[in-house]
Amino acid sequence: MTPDTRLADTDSTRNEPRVTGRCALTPMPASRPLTDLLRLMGGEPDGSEADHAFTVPLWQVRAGATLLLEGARASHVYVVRAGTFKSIKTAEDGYEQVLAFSSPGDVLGFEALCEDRQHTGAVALEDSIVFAIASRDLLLWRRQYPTLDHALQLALSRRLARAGEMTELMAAVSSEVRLARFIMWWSARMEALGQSPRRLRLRMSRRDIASLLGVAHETVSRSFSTFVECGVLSVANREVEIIDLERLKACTRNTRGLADDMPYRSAVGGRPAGLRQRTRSLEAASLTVN
Amino acid sequence: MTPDTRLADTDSTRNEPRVTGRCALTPMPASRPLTDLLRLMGGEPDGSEADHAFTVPLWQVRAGATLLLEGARASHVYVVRAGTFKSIKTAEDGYEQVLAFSSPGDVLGFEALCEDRQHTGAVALEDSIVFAIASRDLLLWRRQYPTLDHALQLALSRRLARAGEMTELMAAVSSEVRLARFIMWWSARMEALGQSPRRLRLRMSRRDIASLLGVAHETVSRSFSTFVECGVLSVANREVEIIDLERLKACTRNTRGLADDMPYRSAVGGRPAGLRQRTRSLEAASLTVN
DNA sequence: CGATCGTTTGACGGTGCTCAATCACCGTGG
DNA sequence: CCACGGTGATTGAGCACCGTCAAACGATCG
Repeated sequence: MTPDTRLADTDSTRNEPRVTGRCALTPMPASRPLTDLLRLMGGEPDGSEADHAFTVPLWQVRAGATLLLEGARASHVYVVRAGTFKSIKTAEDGYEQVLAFSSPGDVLGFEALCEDRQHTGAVALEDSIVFAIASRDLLLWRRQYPTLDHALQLALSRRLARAGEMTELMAAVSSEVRLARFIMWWSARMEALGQSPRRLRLRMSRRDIASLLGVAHETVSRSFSTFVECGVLSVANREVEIIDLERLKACTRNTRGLADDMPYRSAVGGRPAGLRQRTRSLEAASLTVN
Repeated sequence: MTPDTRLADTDSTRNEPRVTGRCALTPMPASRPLTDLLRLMGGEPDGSEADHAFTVPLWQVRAGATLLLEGARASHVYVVRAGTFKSIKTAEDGYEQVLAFSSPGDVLGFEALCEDRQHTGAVALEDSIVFAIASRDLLLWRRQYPTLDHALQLALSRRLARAGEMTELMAAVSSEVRLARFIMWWSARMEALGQSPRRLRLRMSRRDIASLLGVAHETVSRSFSTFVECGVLSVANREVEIIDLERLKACTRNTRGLADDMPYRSAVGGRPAGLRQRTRSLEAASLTVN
């Protein structure tokens, strides 16, 4: 989907829903009180009267639609209310690099403020809903509603922390470790949203995951298979279930392919995470079984 | 310097408990008017009287000293005034993962606000100076000095944009491409600071670069050597000069195996990049020359 | 001047990228 | 209902990039 996302032609579409590429629908069906937005962002309700009276517009974004168009002006800042997005950057040769995935509570479009240009795009991976805040209103609203200001500060802080996590994800050298970290990362995020941390429903394609992790998509597929064979994961298309959390966690820790079996001696903390085995040995085990 | 920051690195050193912040010196010699801070962050001076009267404390951080200690409370938010920092995250096994490098104008410590815990550390790579803003004063100051508020919004927006650039850096599959992108990234940053974009003085070790890029430090060294042999770079320890900017840029574009073309003599203008060629084109070229 | 750390280079083996083929799953239209 | 592309996911084979181990060399500092 959305193989169309081409570089924008500098159009600075106003409030109107922009029709980028295919089915880019971004109408605005309704609004919700500020309180809802605050709760979504993790801010305390505060119960201020104004927060109930003031409403923020909602936009609906269909699966595959472009919320942030690369090259466009920074017209709005969004907060995801429901759904999932991928942030992308399209190279000159058309290659679409995935930079991040966003879930409810995440802020989108804020990085465009500094130069009034969307240097990264955002595409909905499923039907989604976002709060829309016009950039030119942002400073004013923040000043007028301290609760919003505080919530936004928190959200941005979280976003920066997440960026660090992304870097950590990609820093692993072994592709299996990268995937393991990604699964754990997504699991933690789902749990934070009140969903099951063990039964995951991946919203993105293998190719998107591969792009984010900086590996070939075939490798992602192979790594999934390896985890399945080892009894760590159960995978059915985009439905993933974590079977052996400890082993998955252990795999996460390996920074590079190594970090071998160290439990034998001088293990630092207490219990060395059960039967620790190196990434390779996992695969090796499954192979030597025959 | 920085003998304290032990790199577990390749060996599975069952490290000793990290001795973070040994010579962590952070005295506070002086203060500077808010105007200075605003200018540093890219905000417009505005010329407000209050901005001149109000002063922000400065801290000095010696090379190798820890500004942000992992696990500590979020006591302050800092803005780099001079010097360079690396942001790190130490794994349980002691491996020190580099997450980012920071230069003057960058905000440090903001990501700790969301949970009142420094999940990432920061170490000075050279003698540095930072503005220090107590976390508990942040909201108040922002409200009291709108220019600061706006400048901070800009700075955070920039920081998020930079995070995306980091991800882009690491997403390349070829280690040479990663290094090329890193050089270009650092060059752009130096230029933004008013320094030469061609003659670079790297503040960090090969190990730190390798950690950030997710490759072995030997590979970084080898890639540097390759670039030197190809006449793209001139390297003397940590002094790097960009000799052939176009070739370096061309190398930067290669996302993964696909899409690139940089015959070392073919015209270099913005090309439609239709030809595809292997990632190793550069090295291959240099090798087949003989 | 010696110790320590950072950097470089070599050799070797393995992981993962590339190129393909196959299968599963759709929505479409015959 | 089934044939028909189209997309995504999986798996295989081959090879070369790069991680690992090792050993010099160079730089810095006490």
